[in-house]
Amino acid sequence: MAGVSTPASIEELLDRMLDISGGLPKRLKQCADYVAANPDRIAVSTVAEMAEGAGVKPSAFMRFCQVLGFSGFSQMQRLFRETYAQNWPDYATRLEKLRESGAGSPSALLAEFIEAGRLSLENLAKTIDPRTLDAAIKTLSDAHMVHIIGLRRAFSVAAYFAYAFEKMNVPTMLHDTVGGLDSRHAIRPGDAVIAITFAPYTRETIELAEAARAGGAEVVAITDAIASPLRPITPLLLTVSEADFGDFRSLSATLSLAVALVVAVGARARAK
Amino acid sequence: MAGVSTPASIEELLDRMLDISGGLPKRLKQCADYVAANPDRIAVSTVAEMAEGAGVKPSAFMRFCQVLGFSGFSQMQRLFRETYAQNWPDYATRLEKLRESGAGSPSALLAEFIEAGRLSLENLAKTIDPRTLDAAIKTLSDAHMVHIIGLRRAFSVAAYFAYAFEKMNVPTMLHDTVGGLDSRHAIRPGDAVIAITFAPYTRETIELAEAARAGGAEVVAITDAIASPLRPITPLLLTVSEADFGDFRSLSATLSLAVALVVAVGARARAK
DNA sequence: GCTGCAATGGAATTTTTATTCCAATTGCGT
DNA sequence: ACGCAATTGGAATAAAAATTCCATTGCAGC
Repeated sequence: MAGVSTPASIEELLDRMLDISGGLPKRLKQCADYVAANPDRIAVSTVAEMAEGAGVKPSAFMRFCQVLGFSGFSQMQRLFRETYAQNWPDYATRLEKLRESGAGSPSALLAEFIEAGRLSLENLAKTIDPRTLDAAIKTLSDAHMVHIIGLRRAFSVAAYFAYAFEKMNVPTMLHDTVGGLDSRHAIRPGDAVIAITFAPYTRETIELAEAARAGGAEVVAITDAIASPLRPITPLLLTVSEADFGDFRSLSATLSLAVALVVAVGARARAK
Repeated sequence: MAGVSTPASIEELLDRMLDISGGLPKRLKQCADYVAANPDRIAVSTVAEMAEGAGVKPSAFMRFCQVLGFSGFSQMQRLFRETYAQNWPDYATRLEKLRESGAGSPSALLAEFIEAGRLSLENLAKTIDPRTLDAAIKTLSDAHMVHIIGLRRAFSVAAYFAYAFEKMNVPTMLHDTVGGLDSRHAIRPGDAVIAITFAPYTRETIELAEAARAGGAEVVAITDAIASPLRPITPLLLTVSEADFGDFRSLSATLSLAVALVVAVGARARAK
């Protein structure tokens, strides 16, 4: 039987489909067309569902998978599921290994962090919701002033926001804890707040966001998990999941999001 | 049993998770955390896989689904399969889609910055000189104290250094210009300075680096061009060229370099 | 119009996966 | 330390899904 090798990637699979789709019997052609049109369904459907979608019987769809070089539907589905699920490497394990091998060379370490950044960026592209992004930008550019709060790890993101907004002439205030001063009363109705925090969430950031909301200001949240404590506070929730490496998290995706926000807001504000 | 209604959307589900996650037994809490961190996996995994990911037995995960208001795992999975069906082509396709959403639209802008970040990371991997990196790490981990100076755009990198070194218990001082105070006399022989600046170079950063060098401290420079004004000051020159989009430059590569430096220095310092 | 071969549909079978149930264990209040 | 209730792990059961097999259908060449 399997004179043909099983495709190792979705691209390979599509190539093979193109190759053979000319000389395919009617039902199998239907399968090919349906798969080509709805590749995203494969990962989450059963053979029965795929077959029905293609207008054929399950056994026909089954044969189609085999013609493609798979042992059956399950094997083909596995390929799609693996591609679909973000495959973060298991960094806990990797870091462990790196430590074992004599702390590893710094270049190897750097390579890992570069990889982590790359994955985070890819993931951002896949998960960002354009509508929320649009809404956040509208809110920020309509605000009289943009307040920024982000502490600890998120402080560097907050600092970048402050720098970049400043450069785009958007009125901005960076909230920090220098001198133990409480600056939350500077937030007024009609203003907007960008609150940035990642697990373990910083209490001060959340409190400031809550206070701002209560005082009639809009809040745009940048956070990591869907279960972030900022979620109850605002619908404008931009989630960025960064690959972390041990205790250290990449900030690549977060900063890319930041700069995109700033430029979009700056452009809109200027147009008015 | 089902005193609670079954969630009709992922938002509803997450709300409920938030509600109850406080008073949840250990294993069910593990499930909640795992689901919150990898919501995308649910659609394409079996209970057994999810349970393993959460570090619990399948029956525990099962109970978790029921606590959430579902009849079982299958019903919960159906919710995720339906809503995630539209998302998720691969990275390249997705990025293309974001770009197509109209030149100047926020999504398109974000796509450009993501791409810029990726290019920067790739470039960093190719151009970094392992020997300079090694030498920089050695210098920093031998220092009594690490001073950090970076202003304007580089300030967010400096802030990140300060945060991360602090977390690794490396004695650190972040130099800023708050209050117009001059803190350069805090730098003593045997200390090291990380100076970060990009074109157009910030005068204060360069002056501080010069002063430090004159006073007998080592300087590690993070900068963008070979012709950087920091070059005459120190041989420990880590150059990072970031891709830019418009006037805005990514910081992805610089931050990846920063975290790699910190972890390597932290590991070495601890080993002593 | 018959023959033989490829294609098809449907039913039977096997495998995988979800779900339930119960016994063992843990942790808590007394 | 004891008993009780809640929690947990594991095995048994039920359900669903994949896969195979075979009888039937359609179709090309003779």
